[in-house]
Amino acid sequence: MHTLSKNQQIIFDIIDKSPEPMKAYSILFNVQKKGIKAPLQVYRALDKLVEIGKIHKIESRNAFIACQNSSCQVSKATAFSICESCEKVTEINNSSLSKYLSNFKDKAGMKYSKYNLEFFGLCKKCTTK
Amino acid sequence: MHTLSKNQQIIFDIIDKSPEPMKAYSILFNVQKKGIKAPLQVYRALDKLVEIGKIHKIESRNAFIACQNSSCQVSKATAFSICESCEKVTEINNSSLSKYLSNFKDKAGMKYSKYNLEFFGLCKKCTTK
DNA sequence: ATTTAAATGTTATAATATAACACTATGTAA
DNA sequence: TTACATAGTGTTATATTATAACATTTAAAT
Repeated sequence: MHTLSKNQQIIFDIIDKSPEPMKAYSILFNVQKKGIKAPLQVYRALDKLVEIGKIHKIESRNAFIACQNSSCQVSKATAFSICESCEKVTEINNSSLSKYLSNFKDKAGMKYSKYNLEFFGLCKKCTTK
Repeated sequence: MHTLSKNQQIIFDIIDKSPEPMKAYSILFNVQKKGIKAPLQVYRALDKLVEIGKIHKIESRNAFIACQNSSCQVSKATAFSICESCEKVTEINNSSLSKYLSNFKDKAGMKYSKYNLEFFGLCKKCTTK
């Protein structure tokens, strides 16, 4: 198991507490009182946290959320649902989906070591509005 | 069917001819001799081309490729394979995959109108190196 | 012909991300 | 416990990606 460094812990905590994905400069703004002053300090921690699977990047939003899947040590198979109205993002944890995708082979026989899937739609709340 | 405007056509052509995904500022550099001078002119064309499905954005790379699926008018179900060594990107056109994903419902019953999937691995060439 | 929507041109600026370099802390193995 | 390697930090500067705002032009649809 990984012990987080000081900056990594600070930045993980703020992402973990956030109800929505956080952007790098919003994180920066929020941790300046803790002595983290420069973008690079944030990006370095983000890179590491992504690498070890504690957080994931929502690519379509350039934003980061804490991993919701406690058993997920390394980030190599991720799926998210994104509401295009309220921007709520949820990590999808569905074994049928992950099995299907992990075993997927394309026609060229290429086997994949990693994937990221982002679904878009309207969440329940936004559908009934 | 859509008729592309002058800028849209110029920018689509250069992406379509490219063997690899193109980044916005690389596109800009390449079309400056055609009179397109500003980033915004490029981004506006890109937005429209994505909207009508002529090109797709590779989110993890901030780059754009022409749609390889001639029947695809609107961009709402996309899947790509990305080689992490040579950065070759291929659009995946697999009806089993697209059926599976188009019908996927999460536990909350949310039905999705759109998805984007990016697989990462090593292409055949890079595997044998 | 007139109106409306879409596209263009332009300047400025916002937002996202990395390069380079000097230094510090931590873990590991002799 | 010292030395060595690896990972993390701090800092300044800069690169890359993307949008705001506004004036004008073109195309399409009555």
